[in-house]
Amino acid sequence: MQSNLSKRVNELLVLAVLDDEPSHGYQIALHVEERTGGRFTFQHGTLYPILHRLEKQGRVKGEWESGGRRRKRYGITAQGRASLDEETARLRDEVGALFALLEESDDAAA
Amino acid sequence: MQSNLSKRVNELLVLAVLDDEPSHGYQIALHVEERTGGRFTFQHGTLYPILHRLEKQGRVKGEWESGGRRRKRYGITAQGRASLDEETARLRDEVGALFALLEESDDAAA
DNA sequence: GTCTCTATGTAGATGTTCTTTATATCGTGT
DNA sequence: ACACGATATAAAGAACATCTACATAGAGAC
Repeated sequence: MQSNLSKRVNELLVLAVLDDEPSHGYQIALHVEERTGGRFTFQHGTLYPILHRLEKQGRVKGEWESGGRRRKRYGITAQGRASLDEETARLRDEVGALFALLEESDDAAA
Repeated sequence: MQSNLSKRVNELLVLAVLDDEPSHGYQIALHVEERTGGRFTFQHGTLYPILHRLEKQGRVKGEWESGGRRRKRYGITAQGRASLDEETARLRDEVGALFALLEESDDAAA
């Protein structure tokens, strides 16, 4: 396959949560798990590299909070929001094509 | 994320094509590309290892054709068909949860 | 004969995720 | 004061899958 579906989905999950409200990395993982009923989860060793990657690409922006606990609050950028919409539409299109094939002449599926 | 979405999708694509009709590896790649409008493709260096993996798991069965060109015809097994149904249902469930999150308060998407 | 298409297979490079380890703060219980 | 669990981030190493490239070879066209 042309490229990593998992990677794209992971990035979309992060962007979608941040589109709803700015959060810390740790919170993002909790939100994703809660809102998908545990179907999608992030190991912290997976999440932080994704955040760093997205930040390098300008799709999210992180700022260290002053005082207290050492933590970084991430927010989505205009560019990130545009890529979220675009990539969501692209994924919807691909998923449609995928299930069209999977469900072709298929009446036994649950 | 718990596991490799791309891997699961790739396996489902192969199984779905073979569920429709037994085919050679080369044909599988062509079928997937045609039926998904080019949205999903297989490099042959990707496809053959997948077929070998599925065969080792008993989800497909390959047989060398006698005479002429050296090629192997793969067919789906009963076990493969069961896993196709099961995994398709699981994926449908996950995709539903994913888009529920992605489309939450989203009216700008295409 | 040579070229292209069909057809399969393997090895190495690349990239991503997962696991583990390290660091550090905060709140709570004792 | 101290231990402990939850919060919070990060980097290093292992594991795994895909992609690229190489290797091989028959069939049909020219």
